[in-house]
Amino acid sequence: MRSTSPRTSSNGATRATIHEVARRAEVSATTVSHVLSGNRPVAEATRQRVQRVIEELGFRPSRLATGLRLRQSHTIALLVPDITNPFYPELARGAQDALIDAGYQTFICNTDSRPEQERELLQSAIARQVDGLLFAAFASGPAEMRSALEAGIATVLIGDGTAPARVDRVHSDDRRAGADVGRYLLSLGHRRLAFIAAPGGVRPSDARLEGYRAAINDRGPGHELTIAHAEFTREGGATALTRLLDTGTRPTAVFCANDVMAIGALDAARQHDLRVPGDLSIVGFDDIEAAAFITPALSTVHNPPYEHGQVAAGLLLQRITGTYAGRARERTIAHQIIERASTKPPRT
Amino acid sequence: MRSTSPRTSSNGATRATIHEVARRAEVSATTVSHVLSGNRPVAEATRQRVQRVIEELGFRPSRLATGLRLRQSHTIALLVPDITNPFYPELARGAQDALIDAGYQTFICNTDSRPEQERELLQSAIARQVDGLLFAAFASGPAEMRSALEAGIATVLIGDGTAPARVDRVHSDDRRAGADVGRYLLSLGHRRLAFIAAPGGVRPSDARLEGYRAAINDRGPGHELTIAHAEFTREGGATALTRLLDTGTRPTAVFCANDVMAIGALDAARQHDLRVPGDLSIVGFDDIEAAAFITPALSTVHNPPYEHGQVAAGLLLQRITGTYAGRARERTIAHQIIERASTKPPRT
DNA sequence: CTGAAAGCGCTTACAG
DNA sequence: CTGAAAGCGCTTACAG
Repeated sequence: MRSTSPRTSSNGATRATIHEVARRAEVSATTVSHVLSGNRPVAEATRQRVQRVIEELGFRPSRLATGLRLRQSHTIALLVPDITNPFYPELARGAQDALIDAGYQTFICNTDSRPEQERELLQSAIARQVDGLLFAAFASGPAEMRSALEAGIATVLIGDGTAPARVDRVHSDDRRAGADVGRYLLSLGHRRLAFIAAPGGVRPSDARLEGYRAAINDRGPGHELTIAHAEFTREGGATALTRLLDTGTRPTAVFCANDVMAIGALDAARQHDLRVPGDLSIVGFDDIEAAAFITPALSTVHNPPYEHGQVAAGLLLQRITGTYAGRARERTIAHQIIERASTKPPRT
Repeated sequence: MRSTSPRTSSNGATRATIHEVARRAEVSATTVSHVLSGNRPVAEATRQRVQRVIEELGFRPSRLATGLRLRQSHTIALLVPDITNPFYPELARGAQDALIDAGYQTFICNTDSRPEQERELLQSAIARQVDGLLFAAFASGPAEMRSALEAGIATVLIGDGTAPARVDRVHSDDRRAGADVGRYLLSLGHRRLAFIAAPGGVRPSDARLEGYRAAINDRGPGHELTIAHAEFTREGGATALTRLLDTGTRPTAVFCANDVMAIGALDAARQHDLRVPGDLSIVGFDDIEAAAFITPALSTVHNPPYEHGQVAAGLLLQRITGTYAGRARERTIAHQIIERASTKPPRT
C-alpha cells in the first residue's frame, strides 16, 4: 500500500499513534515507548514532556500492534458449554476477576458441548493468538487440545476428562460429595436411605451414588439403600419418588442426583401427603437459585463455581507468566453441604 | 530487533506464517494471501498447491496481524454490570449467537455498575481496537461513550439512558408492561388492586407502577389501587403484603415490582392463611428461574434478555459493516405476561 | 496470472 | 540519555 489516508477510519475517526506523540513531544518513538514501558530510564524532563502529550492526546498504545510485536495478546479464551447454564456465569466471573487484574481480557465462547463447535472455537482462539485457554467441560478428545499446546497456548481444563501433559485440571469430587451426603444423613439417624439417580451412565450422578453407597456400607448392617433411576427432570424426580414409596420399606431420606429432581420429589411427597422433612428428608445437588426459594427450602450440596474459575485462572496465569512450568497439576474444589429446611432426623 | 529466533515462542512451540506457506508452495506471500481471501483470481493449479500446503501446516493467518493491517479486530466488547446477574447470560448469548456467525468474538466485561470500572474497561476495549461496543446498563454519562465514538467504534446501548448521536438503543418498555399487567388483572375481574413497589425512585419499578396505575384509571371508577413500598427483597415483599392486608379494604390482586418480592408476598399470604390464587392473586416481574419452581408457580412478566442481545447485536453489525450509517435508532423489545398458577378471577 | 515492496503501530537490539 | 532501523505477520496498490 502506498498511501490511503493513514490514520482515518471509515467514519472519519482518528487515533493517535506513538509517532504522533513522538512528533509533538519532539522525541523519537523509541523514547515514547520507553516512557510507556519504563524499560529504560528517560530523563525526567523528557519523560514529563512526553507524558503530557500522551495525556493531551489520550494516547493508548494499540494492543494489536503490541501483541503482534511481543507475541502475546493479553487475551484468554474461556470455552463453556453454554453461558446460559447457571453454573458458568459464576465460573466465568471467578476466572475474570483473577484475570482482569493481570491485564487479561477474556473471550467467552459457547460450545454447546458439540465437538465441531469446540474445534472451531478452539481454532479461532488460536488464530487470535490468545495467551491462555480455559476449557470447561469439553466434549472433544485430548487430541483437540494438543493443537492449542502446539501453538504454545497455556491450557487448563475444568471438569472431568484426561488432560495431556502440561495441562492443569481443576474439578470437583462428586464421589466424595456423595459420601458426605451419606454420612450427613446417617448422622441424623436415618437408616432407610434412597437415591434418585440419572438415567444411568451419567458420570457425575454415578460418582455421587458410588460415594453415597460406600458411606452407607461403611456404617455396617442395619442400613438400607434403595435406588430409583429417572429422567434428569422435575417429573423424573416425582415419578422416581412415587416408585420408591411403593416399595415395601419406605425410605426416610432421599438423596437426589440434582436439585431439579429433588424439587420433583418434593412435588410427589406433597401429593402423597407426606410432610417434608417430618416424614421424609430430601437432599438435592447443585444449589440452584430455586433451592432457596421453594418451600421447604431445599438442603443440597453447593459446588462453588466461582472458585472453580478463580483457581483455574490462577493456574493458567502461572503457566502464562512462566512462574510454573512443571508437570500437570490437579486441584479439587471443595463442595459444601447446605443444610436448609428439607432435612431432619427421622421420626422414631 | 535484529534476530531472536523468529518463530519460536517461550515453550518452543511454532506457528506457521504466510511466508512459510509461500516458501513451501513456491509462490509469493502475495499469492498465498490471495488464495486465502479470494480477492484476486489465482491460477487453479497454483491455488491447489497453496491450499495443500495450508492444510499440511494447519496454517491460520494471525488475526492480530490481519487486524493491525486492516484496522479491524473482528472483536466486540459487551459491557454488563455483572454476568452473574441472571439477566445477562441470556443477553450475552443472544448477542453472541448473532455475532459469531459474522466472525466476531466477544469480550464480556463486568462493570459492577461502577463508573470508574466502566471507564477503565471502555479504555481497554478501545486499546484493543474492538470494532463494536455493546453497552448494557451503564452508569457513566454519555460523555464517556463519546470516547468510543471518537475512536471510531460502533456503539449500541442496551437499557435506559440517553444515547449520543449515532448510538442505537434497545430497551424494554416498563411502563407498558405495567399497563399490561393492570389490564390483565382487570380482565380477570379484580377491582381492588395493589402494587408492591421498590423503595422509591427506582426507575423500572416507578415506570411499572405508572403504567399499572394508568391502566386502572382508564377503567374508570369502582377500581382501587393501594401501594406499599418495601425493600427489593423477599422479606420486603412479605412485610409489604402484611401491611396491605391490614388495610381496611383488602386487595384481591397484588402486582409486585419483581419476582423476589412476589415470592416474599407468597410467604406472607401463607402465613396469613390466605390461599393463592383462591383468596389472592399475585403477579411478579422478571420471570426468574424460581418463579416456575415455587408453589404455586408464579405468574409474572418475562422480559426476553436473549432478544435484547440479539437485536442489539444486529444493529451493531449494521453499523460496523456500514449497512446502516444513519441517525440513532431505537428498538423496544416486547415483554410477555406468563400466566401460571398464582392468578385467577377473584371470588365473587 | 504473479511478485516486490510499503506500511499497519508497536518494541528493542545496536549504536553513539 | 537518546535515536535509526529492523521486524512482528499480514494485505494491497503498483507494476509487469
